[in-house]
Amino acid sequence: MTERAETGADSDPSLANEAETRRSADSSERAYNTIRKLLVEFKLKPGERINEVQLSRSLGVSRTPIREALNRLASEGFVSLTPNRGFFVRSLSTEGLLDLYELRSIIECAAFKLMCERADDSDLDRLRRYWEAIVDVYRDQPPDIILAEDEGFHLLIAELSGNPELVGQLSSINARIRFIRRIQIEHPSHDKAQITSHSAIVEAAVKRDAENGAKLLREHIEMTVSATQQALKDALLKVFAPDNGADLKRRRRVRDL
Amino acid sequence: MTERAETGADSDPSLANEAETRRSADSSERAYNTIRKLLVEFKLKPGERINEVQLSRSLGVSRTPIREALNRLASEGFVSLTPNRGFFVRSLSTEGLLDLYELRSIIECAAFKLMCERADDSDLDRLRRYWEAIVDVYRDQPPDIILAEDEGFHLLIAELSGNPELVGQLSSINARIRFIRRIQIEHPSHDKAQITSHSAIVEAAVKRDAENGAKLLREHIEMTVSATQQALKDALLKVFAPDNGADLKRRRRVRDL
DNA sequence: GAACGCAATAGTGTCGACACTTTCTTGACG
DNA sequence: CGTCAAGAAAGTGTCGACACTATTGCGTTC
Repeated sequence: MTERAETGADSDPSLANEAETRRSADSSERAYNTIRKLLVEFKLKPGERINEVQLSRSLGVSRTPIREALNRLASEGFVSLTPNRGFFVRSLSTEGLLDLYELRSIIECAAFKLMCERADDSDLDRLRRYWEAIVDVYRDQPPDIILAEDEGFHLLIAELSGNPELVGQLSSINARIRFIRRIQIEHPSHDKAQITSHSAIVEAAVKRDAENGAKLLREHIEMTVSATQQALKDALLKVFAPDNGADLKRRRRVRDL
Repeated sequence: MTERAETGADSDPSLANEAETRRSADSSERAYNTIRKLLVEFKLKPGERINEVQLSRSLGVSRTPIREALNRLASEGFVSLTPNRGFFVRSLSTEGLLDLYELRSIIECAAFKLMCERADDSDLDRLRRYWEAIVDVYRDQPPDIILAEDEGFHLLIAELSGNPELVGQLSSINARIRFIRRIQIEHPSHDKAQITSHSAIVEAAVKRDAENGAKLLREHIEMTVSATQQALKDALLKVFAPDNGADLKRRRRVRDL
């Protein structure tokens, strides 16, 4: 979990994270970003074993920063580590996905309620303005932008809860489901329901209607889950299809997704 | 976040964590446990800069496993990393403590509700039996045992929610506030209110009274916060007292706690 | 032809070394 | 007497190498 001193080069939507910790754009940090990108974009496939030497070669750095990055990613749940066998891309099962979304729902609803209690009017107005500033062009943006703006909206609610731990948790969750959300946004099933949801949530916020707002949020999140599940299936098919009948090992990996 | 292949040697209460990831008792893992222990026991003082070379010497390993451990601890919020300056013990302010307890309350209440919905009767009975098995001797145990049993109780609720993410989150939170809780347990203000709380929570659980149980939990957690704050102040005083007037640097550190 | 074991290979875990950055010390200067 | 600067010391970030473990491939035996 790290705030990035943006390099400008790789432009996936940044996320404000775990306050005090800062890193510069050194090898370790670059490795972290690059590997996470590979994971998010399915370049490293779920269940796959990660070869440190290979990675270090392709990134042009030694194994040390690679391992540091992988350790961080392990702490954040992207990969898992088996002693003497190495790091593996963690396969996010449909079940695991539901668990993550459930957690997200819990955090966000709580954040919303706290925001209603604690935020002053100018804060709530900030939320309203944030949304109004992007709502008009929201649908026409490229996926990455939509995603960043959507995450920004939800993160702002977390910030206005006044509890930085909630922001950190939500950031971490966002990072882990980002690749799924990205897929979902590009999927035909993605429609503008999200937009009306957000508008309703903002409305509840300015009225400080905690209960209703939390309910809307919960529904908003639950709504995306089923759509996302379908999108996920399609995406996995797409990822594993090209070299499908090739070997049995790969087949086996598909199964445990 | 890691499940430990218990070495038996250092016996602080283990915590079941982030499922898939496993580590053996290699240097890196030992370093992680040892350093976390140092942090938890205030041997490494808040705000202090961590000297990797010194640590590596005292643990008898090279800096590599030390750095891996510190990176993990950074992801978990124990320490922070400033580029080219190193790792620092993260100072847990009173405010930060409240935030963490608030998060814990959110997670636990949600877990309780989910447990009421999803757990079958034998699960709930397991919770009841867990508590009944320890309630009689609860108060007479040494602090570490009390702490472990208490964490176990709350973790079991999280497990019975059926969402492993909640277990992971709670484990992580527990780890971060453990040293505080330990202090609180040893503090004179610690009384048996906890025991009656737990009993009432179990009662609500077997009745599947989600609302009431969540309320009890919330109160249970809030109750400990104020007591803990006092205990924290005393502890910090104790920690920084010995070499208090020594230099100004250290004084400055006390201030930002 | 299949199962087993052994050798060869690939890969992780840890180490010591070195380059570069930050911090401390010392001494000159105003 | 305090301020600043240059050099020395300490410390981090990264590297390549090596030891040890897991995996793969091959040959042997039944």
